[in-house]
Amino acid sequence: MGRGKIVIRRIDNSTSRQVTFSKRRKGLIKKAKELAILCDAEVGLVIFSSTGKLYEFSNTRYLTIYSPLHCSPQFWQREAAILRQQLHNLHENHRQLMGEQLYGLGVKDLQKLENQLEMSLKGIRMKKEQILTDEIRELREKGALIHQENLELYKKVNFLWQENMGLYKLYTRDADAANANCVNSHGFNTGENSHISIHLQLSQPEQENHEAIPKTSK
Amino acid sequence: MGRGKIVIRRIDNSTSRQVTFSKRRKGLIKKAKELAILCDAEVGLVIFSSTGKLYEFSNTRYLTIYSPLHCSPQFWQREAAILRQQLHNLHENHRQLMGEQLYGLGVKDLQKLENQLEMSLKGIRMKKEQILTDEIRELREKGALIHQENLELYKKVNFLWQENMGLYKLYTRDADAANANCVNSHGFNTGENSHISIHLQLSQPEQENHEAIPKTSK
DNA sequence: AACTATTTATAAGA
DNA sequence: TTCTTATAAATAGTT
Repeated sequence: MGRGKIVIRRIDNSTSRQVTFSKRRKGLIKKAKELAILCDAEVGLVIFSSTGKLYEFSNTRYLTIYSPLHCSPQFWQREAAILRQQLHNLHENHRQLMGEQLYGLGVKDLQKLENQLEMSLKGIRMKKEQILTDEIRELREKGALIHQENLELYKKVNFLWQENMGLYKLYTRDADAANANCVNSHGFNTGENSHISIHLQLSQPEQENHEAIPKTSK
Repeated sequence: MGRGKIVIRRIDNSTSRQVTFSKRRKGLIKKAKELAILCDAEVGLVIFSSTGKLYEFSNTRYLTIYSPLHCSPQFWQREAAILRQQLHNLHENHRQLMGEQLYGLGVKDLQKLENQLEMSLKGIRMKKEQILTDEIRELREKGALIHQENLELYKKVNFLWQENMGLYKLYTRDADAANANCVNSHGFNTGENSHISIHLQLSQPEQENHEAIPKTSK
């Protein structure tokens, strides 16, 4: 009902928000009164403006007794009012920071806001970078540790392989004459041993020290 | 607002009183909601029908519960405590935005903050730019206006100069014979006329239409 | 519950 | 803030 249609969402412009508040508050209270009279109803209405100011209408005992105005020691009321005010101010400030509510700000103010935000961004980005580099460093260290571990495992594998070779030689020397055709000479390159070597290759991204591993001759 | 005007007094007919109650109650609650949203206000509304049935709307703590407990000093103490807590939280949030107090935030949170700030910056910069371009446009318009004015003044000066030339010619023709050596033939190029022409040149940055000005032969 | 002629509220502008 | 006015919204009386 007005020169143009509006959508019901918070009015950004603080001045027109106040004007609308004043108009609609009046209208609402008027209608509350009318309803109470016309329909013989009990109506209680309490309105706090966004700045914390209180307006009310009531023809029922519940609200007149229990509304903040009528109960409580003055001290706490005032206390709450002050806190509400502070909260409101901080909220406004916050909104401005978030890029809303820029109405009525001059270029200078905007420049100040911009600088402030840029400083913040810098801090946040530094922090983020720090976290990321820390994480990378940690991962590197972990990687190096695992690599070290792998090297040792390779050594062990190599050692065992050598040992097995020795044993195999001894075995073939002793048994050659008796069972020459019963043993596969590739016995150590299939089964468990080759499995381990494949596994180690997978968990070893860098291509050094591979000469320590006995290649599987497939 | 209806087929006919009504006076605000209790509706005698119980049926139409109930119908009106239902209609107007709906309207009142709708308007209460709108006020709360549009104007960022806290609104509490309680309606008892004449039969004792309760209807309410509230986006504020005050009305939803109304027991004697809430009128005690304890209520207000708690109220203040809640507000203080909210204030504290907002403060924290604000600090984070300002790039302080980034402890314990993960990369994801930081990214979010960064995005938020970047959006804000964008809004603020747009606003700033808009103000500046508006100002420039205004200045341009003003400049054009002044330029126009100057052109008209030039025309006037030219006209007067022409006229003076004519008068001078008439004068010299009549007086030549009598006082041939008493008049300086450069009389129109010193004094007031030349002063005006210099002044106009200074306030005329663009170099067009200058041929309309009689050049001072210094 | 719909409809709709009117009244009322109010958005925008001064 | 208050006034004005064009227009949107609410609603009184009716179906």
